[in-house]
Amino acid sequence: MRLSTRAQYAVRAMVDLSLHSGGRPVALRDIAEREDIPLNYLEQLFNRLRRGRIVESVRGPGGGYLLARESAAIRVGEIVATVEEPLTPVSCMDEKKGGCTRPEACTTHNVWQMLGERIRGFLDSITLEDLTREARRRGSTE
Amino acid sequence: MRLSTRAQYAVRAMVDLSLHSGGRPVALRDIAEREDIPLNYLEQLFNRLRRGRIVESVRGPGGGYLLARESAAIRVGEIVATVEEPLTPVSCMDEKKGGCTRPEACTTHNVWQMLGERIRGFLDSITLEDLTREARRRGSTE
DNA sequence: CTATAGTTGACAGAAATTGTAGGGTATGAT
DNA sequence: ATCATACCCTACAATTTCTGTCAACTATAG
Repeated sequence: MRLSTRAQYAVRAMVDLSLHSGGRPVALRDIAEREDIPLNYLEQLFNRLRRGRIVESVRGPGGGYLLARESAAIRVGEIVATVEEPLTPVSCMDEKKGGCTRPEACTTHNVWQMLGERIRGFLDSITLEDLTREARRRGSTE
Repeated sequence: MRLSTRAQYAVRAMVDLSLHSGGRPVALRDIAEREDIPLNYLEQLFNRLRRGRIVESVRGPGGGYLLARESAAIRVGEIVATVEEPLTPVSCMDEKKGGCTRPEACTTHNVWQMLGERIRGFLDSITLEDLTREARRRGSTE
C-alpha cells in the first residue's frame, strides 16, 4: 500500500509549478532542479499531466508549462490518478475476469472497492490551491 | 496505490479460516485448495500472522491454524498491516531521513500522512466477523 | 538559423513482489 | 518406535513494476 514516487514527484512538481508561475510558463529544468527530480523522468510525468488536461505546454525558448486551469480547480486526486493510472487497490477491478466464484472473494472485493473510494474521495477533497497556500505559509514563517 | 496480493490472500484466507473452523484447527492445505493460493506462499503469510498474534498454530497430524481470538476482535487493518509490514503510503515516513528541506515537501507529506491515517482508519473499522457474516449470507442465498 | 524547451519511444537498471524448493521439527496414531 | 501429517524456516528463482536514462525529433523565439 505504497504510493509510487511518480505520484509524489507529480504532486510536488505541481505545487512548485503553481508557486513559481505568475501566469508565465515554467521550464521543467527549473522545477527539476528545485525539487531534485531527474529531468527526463519529470518530462514523462508532465506528458501524462498534459494529456490529462492538467497542465498546458508552451514550446520553444521561454516556454514551459502552465496550469490548465486555476489551482483551486485542480484536485490532488486528479494529479495522482493521472500519473498513477489505476487508483484501484486491487488488480481484478480494472479488467474483468471471471473471478468471484468464491463467495468470500466478493466480500473482500467489496472492502477493496470501498477502500478505493475512500482514497479517491480523500485525495479529491484537497486542491492544488490548498497545498500552494500551505506551502507559501510555511515558506514565509521560517 | 495497489494492495499487494499478499494482503488480499491474507484477508481471504482469514475469512476462509473463520468460516471453516468450528473451534478446530484448519490445515493450510485445505485453505490453499479452496482459495486457490500457493501453499508455500500461504505458509509464509501465516507465519507472519502467527507472529502478529492473529492466529495460533497446532502442530502435528490433525493440526492447523485457529483464530487467536474471536473474529469480532480481529480487524482487517491488523491483517493487512501484519502481512504488508508498512501501511504508510510513502517511504520517507518510516525511516528518518534528513528530508523536508523544501517547504512544499512538508506540505505534501502531510497529505500522505493523512491519507495513511484514512486508510488505516477505514480498514480498522471492519472486523473479520463482518466479512464472515457477509460471506455466509452470500453463500446461503445463491 | 540557432538555441531553447517540449515530445516521444525505446530501453536499461534496480527493486519489490510473487512463487518455488527443500529441508527441518513437533505430534498424534498405529 | 516409526511414520505420516502439517507446521516452521530459509534461501532463492521468476516475474513484474518502478525508476531512471538516452537519443532523436518538433516547434518557436530571437
